[in-house]
Amino acid sequence: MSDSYHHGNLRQALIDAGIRIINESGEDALSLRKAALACNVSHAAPYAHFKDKEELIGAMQESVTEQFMKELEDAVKEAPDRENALVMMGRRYVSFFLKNPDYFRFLFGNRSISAHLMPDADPGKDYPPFVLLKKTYLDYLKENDLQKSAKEQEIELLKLWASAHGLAAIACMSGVVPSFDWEEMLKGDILLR
Amino acid sequence: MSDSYHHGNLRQALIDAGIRIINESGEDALSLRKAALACNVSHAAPYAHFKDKEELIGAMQESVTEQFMKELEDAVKEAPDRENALVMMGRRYVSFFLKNPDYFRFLFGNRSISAHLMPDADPGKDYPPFVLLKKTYLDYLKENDLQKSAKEQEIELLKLWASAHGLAAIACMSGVVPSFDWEEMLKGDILLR
DNA sequence: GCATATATCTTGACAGTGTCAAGATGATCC
DNA sequence: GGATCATCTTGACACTGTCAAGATATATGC
Repeated sequence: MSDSYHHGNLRQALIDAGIRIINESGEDALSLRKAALACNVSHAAPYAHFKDKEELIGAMQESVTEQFMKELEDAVKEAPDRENALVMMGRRYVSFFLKNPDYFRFLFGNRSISAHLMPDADPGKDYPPFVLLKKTYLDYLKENDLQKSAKEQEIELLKLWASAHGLAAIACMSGVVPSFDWEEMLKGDILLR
Repeated sequence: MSDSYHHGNLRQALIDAGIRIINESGEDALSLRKAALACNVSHAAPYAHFKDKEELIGAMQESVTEQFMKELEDAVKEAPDRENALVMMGRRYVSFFLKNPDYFRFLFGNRSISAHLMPDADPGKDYPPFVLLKKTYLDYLKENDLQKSAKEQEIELLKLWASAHGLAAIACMSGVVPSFDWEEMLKGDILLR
């Protein structure tokens, strides 16, 4: 039923509308009421699906993160070996946010991300992109018969992650982007020490 | 005149009040009206000094950035040579935001920062911390008689900056902080490749 | 010293926001 | 077919950023 009393899949529609609003008018323009209006639904309808504005934002972040994860998984799949996989993951990490600069602030400029998606005390709830990086890194060690202490592994993982994340941050947040050929730079040795 | 009609230095008082609010209750709790109330002034008084809420936030960011810069300058001063200066700058970069996690999101999670403080097309208006990093790096090259092409320099600078910024981001935004001894880690070789 | 101009602050209003309570509507299950 | 429950609407509230009009203090010119 397209215009019946019940919407059918309002929850997902609100998530999609919210993401569309952010892409079109930036995050400041996002409001529950506008998202509801975009779904042809009254201003309080979202409260049947989200207890909070923050909870909607959290769901939107999960959706964008899934998109992000697909790119990283593609990078791993396309790589001939695990060492190349690590480099290509870094490139995709940066280029994904280069293609969608608004997503960077949306994912990492909000408080709610830490509760939902960032590494936590609970290891089962780790940030998915980091879990994939860790798995790929461990495969890389195995593939090349490299022995590292737990501490060394921890440090190298952090370095990989931090360099990709830091570059993405600089690329997205600074005005340096236009005067800078990031794509070419990513082909060089800027990633992976 | 302490409680006369005119405040005396409302502009600075609003900046200080705003920063205090962020430290005590987070950025979401910041509003022009609360900042005005904290200064014993009516809700529209700020408009005599800032055209916008964004303009107040910009001024607050400048103030916090000055604080940040002092730490980086101290790191450079205390270092015995320029190579150590680079390492210590990185450590201070991370530990400053580790001490004030709310500042990280406030400085880099907002749109306005790019207009005011981030590297720009105009080279004279570069982000002050990056200018200091660049100067220290060039001094380091000179001190050690190292010749690098402009492109190599650009890449190495970006790597230095990105690793420090990325680590700070991870430290501030993830729940990993409590289970992680950042201070000890920063003493290791995690910075400077 | 005084009138005028200017900067600063107050009051009052407006639309937009997140959120809640009460009730209407439709689907589901026995 | 009637009761239960999830979903949606309507109406209200306090809070927000912002503007216009007016009040007040300071500065300026004579």
